[in-house]
Amino acid sequence: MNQDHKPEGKQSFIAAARREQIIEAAVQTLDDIGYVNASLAKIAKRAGISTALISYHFSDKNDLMNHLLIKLVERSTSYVLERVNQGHTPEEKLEAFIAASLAYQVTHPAHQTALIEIIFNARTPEQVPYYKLDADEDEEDALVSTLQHILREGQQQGVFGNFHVAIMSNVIQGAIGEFLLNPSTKDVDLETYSSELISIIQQATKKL
Amino acid sequence: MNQDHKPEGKQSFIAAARREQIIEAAVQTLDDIGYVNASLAKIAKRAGISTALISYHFSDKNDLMNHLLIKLVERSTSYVLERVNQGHTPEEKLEAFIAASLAYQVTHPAHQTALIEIIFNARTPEQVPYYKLDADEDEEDALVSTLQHILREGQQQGVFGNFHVAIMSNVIQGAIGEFLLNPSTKDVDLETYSSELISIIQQATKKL
DNA sequence: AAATTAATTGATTAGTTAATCAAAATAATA
DNA sequence: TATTATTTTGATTAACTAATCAATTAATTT
Repeated sequence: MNQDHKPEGKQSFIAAARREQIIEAAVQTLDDIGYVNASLAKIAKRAGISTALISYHFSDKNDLMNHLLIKLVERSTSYVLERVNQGHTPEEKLEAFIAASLAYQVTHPAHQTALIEIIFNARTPEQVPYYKLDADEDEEDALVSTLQHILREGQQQGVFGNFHVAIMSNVIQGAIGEFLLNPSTKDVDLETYSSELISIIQQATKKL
Repeated sequence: MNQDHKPEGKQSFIAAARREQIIEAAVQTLDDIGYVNASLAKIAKRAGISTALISYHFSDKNDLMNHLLIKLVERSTSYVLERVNQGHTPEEKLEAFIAASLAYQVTHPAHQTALIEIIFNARTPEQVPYYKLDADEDEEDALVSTLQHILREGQQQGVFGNFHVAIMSNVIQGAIGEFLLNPSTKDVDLETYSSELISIIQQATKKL
């Protein structure tokens, strides 16, 4: 899996900046024309550099997309976790999780689109699409495990009911993900969606 | 939008069969290697015909994908609606909707994968991705409107609470969609997921 | 059976793709 | 400054891409 032939540890300042620039251009290109049309030539043109320079800094297109994916996941994860950590009770944390996840989507639409484009298009060398990929044991999704931890904590403290944690987690994540995807809520603004979704989840998680 | 240069009304038996065969080969190809790699040549090879024959029966690749998409949506829709219509009360219909939607995914994984591949890859001539596309007023999603109708009916009969219908609909659809996508529930079997999700949604929709 | 229409193919086209490489430019180091 | 290492480019390559078209085969109609 991790066979980068460009060691990142001791990369020069200029190389780091260039890589950053290429990644940023790739994000914009993905948001603009989608993964299918996002060729190295298009990305290079947007960055104002030659295509060969991308090949110099990234081993191949997949390598570029992987770095891009990691960066985007890191950003949204830290955004959400920062806000979750402000809460003290499971209820507060759960509310913060939902509100922050939705807010990030609205404030960073290009990132979110680029993320979707990669997840639903990129494939491993063995042709397994990313969206079918299990999170590896070691590098599992921080957001998922955080959410599940909140839910379990609430159950142990007796404030949440006796639901199936992984499935409740899916319900919450699904509802968050559907916000920008499902057109049936495209005329519902963020504040309404956020507060109504929180109400629904509060009732669903409540101990009877 | 609807400018097919191959009128479907009076197509011969042989043409209909060939089109059907091409669509089926396309479904398998999408499931197998994904939209990005699913060239006309690959689809033709799987069908055992020449690429030119695809062009003869479909105006272009997009036309093929659109027919494919329509067929897949029709199948899953009729599968779910048949089972929903067995129910008499809003509670029964809602339960049937969830159970049938999940069951279809499990019994028709290749169709579901092909559907995902198209929705997240195909684009209109104006480069708008399908997943960002609003359902047209006339041809809106039958499943979405059915689900919302069930929810509204339950509210009017006083068996459901006072939630936001469009958002509750999103919650339900999101949880259904996450089932095959989210790896955190990959070791939860259909029966468990189905019954647990139904429990969660029953509590969420319940009138307090 | 002859004539006409429909279906199918193989070859070809013009365009794009990711990736490579020698050469040139720039920066860092001695 | 001279030398060496890094960064960047332009040109090139071989593999694919969707789509077209004249020629061929198969089916249908007269």
